Amino acid sequence: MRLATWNVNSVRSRSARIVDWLVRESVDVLAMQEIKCTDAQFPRAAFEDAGYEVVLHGLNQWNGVAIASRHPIDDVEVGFPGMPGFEKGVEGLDLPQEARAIGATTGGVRVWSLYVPNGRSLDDPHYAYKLDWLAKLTDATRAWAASDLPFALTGDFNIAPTDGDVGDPSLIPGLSTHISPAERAAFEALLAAGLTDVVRPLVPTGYTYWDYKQLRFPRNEGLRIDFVLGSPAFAAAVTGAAIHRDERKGDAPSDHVPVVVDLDLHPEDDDDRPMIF
DNA sequence: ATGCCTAATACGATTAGA
Repeated sequence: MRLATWNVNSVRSRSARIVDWLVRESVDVLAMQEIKCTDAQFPRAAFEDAGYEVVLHGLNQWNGVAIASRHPIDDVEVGFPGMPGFEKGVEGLDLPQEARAIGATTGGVRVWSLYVPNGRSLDDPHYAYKLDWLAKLTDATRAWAASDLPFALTGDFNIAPTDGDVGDPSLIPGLSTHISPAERAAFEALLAAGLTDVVRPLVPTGYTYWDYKQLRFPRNEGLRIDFVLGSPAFAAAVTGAAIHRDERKGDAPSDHVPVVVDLDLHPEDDDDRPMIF
């Protein structure tokens, strides 16, 4: 089973590129972020014609998350319990939730497609929202950890957890989001809820995002901010991982590239195969 | 070329991105 996450930065502007990649790479399950469209606007036919079922949550031109799968999709959940909302210029509780989280069960795993708030700047209300969103996600993850079904939080976490994940010189320590101690602590707290980054051990270096501006990709000045965080059962099934850097090349790429994980969810079946000598 | 930013919307200037 091959699972991937990809911030596609508008599914409508590059649906052909996404579906071509899915088919070429034999991806079973793709979690997408920043689809930037509503359900009615989603290019469903392009995915279905290639054999993928799609579930999504998109409210408007901002954010939006989806899961496409070659396997049946069940138990779809929009938003996680306790997920905070946000409205620019408005403070208080019970603000409208944004389209940043969708969970589903497919292909033998429980997968979440997450688009963590950007934060904008350290003194912006969006930054406090980001930290609160991550804290509530951590609370929800602790509750999910009791489940036997392998599960993974995948997506654009908008945090570069280590200095080695930062190649973009425009990010200044002490002044920039994505690298602040509070964001990194929030990411570590999420892992401490019972998850591990299943890609990093197999792909120790490399970025998943390069800004469109200022030749960031040709200069390889990127960020590693897209992750697959797996439960113990999920992590135990991982047999391979890759960051598809080449998807940043060519015509009209997303500014993020896919992060891919290969899983063997039923290793005991291997013992049942006829032995041929 | 991996090349100096891109996408959606109120179709032009604004908002957002990280």
